[in-house]
This record gives sequence, structure tokens and C-alpha cells, in this order.
Amino acid sequence: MNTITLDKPLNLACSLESGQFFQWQRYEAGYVLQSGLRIFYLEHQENTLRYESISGAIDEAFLRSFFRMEDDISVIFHPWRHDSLLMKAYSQFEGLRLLRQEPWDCLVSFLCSAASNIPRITSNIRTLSDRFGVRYVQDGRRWSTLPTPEQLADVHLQALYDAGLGFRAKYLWGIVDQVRNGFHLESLSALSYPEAKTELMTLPGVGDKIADCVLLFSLGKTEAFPTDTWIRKVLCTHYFPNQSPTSPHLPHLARERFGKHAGYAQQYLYHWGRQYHKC
DNA sequence: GCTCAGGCCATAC
DNA sequence: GTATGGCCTGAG
Repeated sequence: MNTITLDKPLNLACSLESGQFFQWQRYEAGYVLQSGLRIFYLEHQENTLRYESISGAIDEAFLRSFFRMEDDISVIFHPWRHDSLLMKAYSQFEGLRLLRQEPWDCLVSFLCSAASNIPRITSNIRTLSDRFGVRYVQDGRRWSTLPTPEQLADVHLQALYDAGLGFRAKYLWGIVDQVRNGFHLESLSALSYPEAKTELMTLPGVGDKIADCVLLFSLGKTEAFPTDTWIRKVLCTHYFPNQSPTSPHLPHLARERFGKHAGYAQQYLYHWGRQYHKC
């Protein structure tokens, strides 16, 4: 087991369980995570993070990048110091960090999220991994990676339906085809937020919301503000009382209000909203 | 049975 | 531009 000494707050439970990431399972005193080809165990104690690889190379640099340890959340929240709701969420969820996920994994995860819920998304990801990914066994437990576009290339559309994806199956099918024909997800991080978003939205099944999730959680666009029905309720209750929760202007209004780190505001408000409305 | 869910897309005003 | 229904499926 290896150890990292943390110089900034990290709340592992909040960060993993706040609906931005679905490739984790509680295990022993910590979690097993999967990201791309990597599978690894994490355990958090005070200011240290203990880690061990199950597959793939895990080192301090990777983990610092994965947890965006370069972000100083106290600095990011400074402009919002007079926003009582954000400050409440900030103190309650201290150490909740945005993650830097694998873009492909993130895209598949949020494609599955359409008209769905967290238990079902998690189940979809696990089924895809168990059936089409790479499996590893350690200490009698089986782990598997989410299949890459190459590993899905020969999978029949019907098999995606059978994995429980429903109407999302044909979207994943179409996206696999586009990625294999040259659509390069990783290179979108070099584009501006609006350019990258326009590109992402050319993919089947990827609209405004899913594009913002991929941009925020994997491509480093912290100005993205994924606006789902939970956040819509929070926004209309606390910030834009003249807007309807169905208003298509809400994502833009939120980005204008919260600025270049709007995504952090989103994640804290989202977690706040979930906590107080249900789940 | 029925409704609803963290959305997209086509269609219709 | 705004609103509606269909799409898969499982849970309540």
C-alpha cells in the first residue's frame, strides 16, 4: 500500500458519491475505483490517501490529476463568499472535489444517464464492464474495466439493449461508430468551451446537458454548468425566481452568474439539492 | 396497472 | 421560441 500526503482538503465519500462518477464500489475501509484501464483501491485517513493498484499504473501524479488537486477550492469559492446557500454547501461538503475522469468512460456514463437514475446508471456501467470489458481477479473478487470503443466495435446492437441500456443503446452504438471513424474525444480539451461543446453535440444522443457533464467531469471545462432537473429546481428557488424550471435559458444564466468555475458551484448546489429533496 | 426518472430528438404550433 | 410525446426499463 502506498501513501500520499494531501495538502488540500479531500472528502473522498462526497467526491465519489455526488453523482459525477459511477465507477466505484465500497470495499473494506475504502473504495475500489475504475478509470480507463486502471482499477485501484483507495482509503482516506485525515490528510493521507492510501492507494494500491489492482490493474494499471497508479502513482501520485495520476491521483493528483484525478482529484484535480491543483484546484484550490477556497480560492474558487471566494467570489461567492456572500452567497449564503453556496457557503452553507461549502462548509457542509468541505473537500468535495470535481474529478478528472477518462473522457470515454465519462461520455458512456452520462449517455446512460438520460431519463435514468443513479442506481440504474451504475447497473448499466457494471453490466457493460462485466460483459464487454477486461476482467481481473484479486483476492477472489472480480473487477472489470468499462469497454473501450475498440472492445465495443463488434458488439451487436441487440447486445447493448440486452445490457439494459434501452433507447440509449442505439446512441452508444452510433457513438462507437463515430469514434472509430476518427472522432477524437481527448483533443476536445484543447478547444474553447463553446467549440468543444458544439463538437460533442454532433454525437447522437448528446444534447446540452450530457455535453456539459463530459466537458466538466473529464475535459477540464470548469465553466460548464450541467443543468438537470434537480439543479433547475435549486436555480429557480434560490437564484432566478422569475424563471420556469423548464426554461432553456437557465444553463446560460447560471454560467453568467457563477463565471469560469461555475461547475464547482453546480456540483455543490446539486449535492445540496439532492440532500434536501430526497436520496 | 400506472407514473416517473439527473435527456434527446422530431414534430407542431 | 416553447411545448409535447415517444423512446427502454425498473422502481414505487
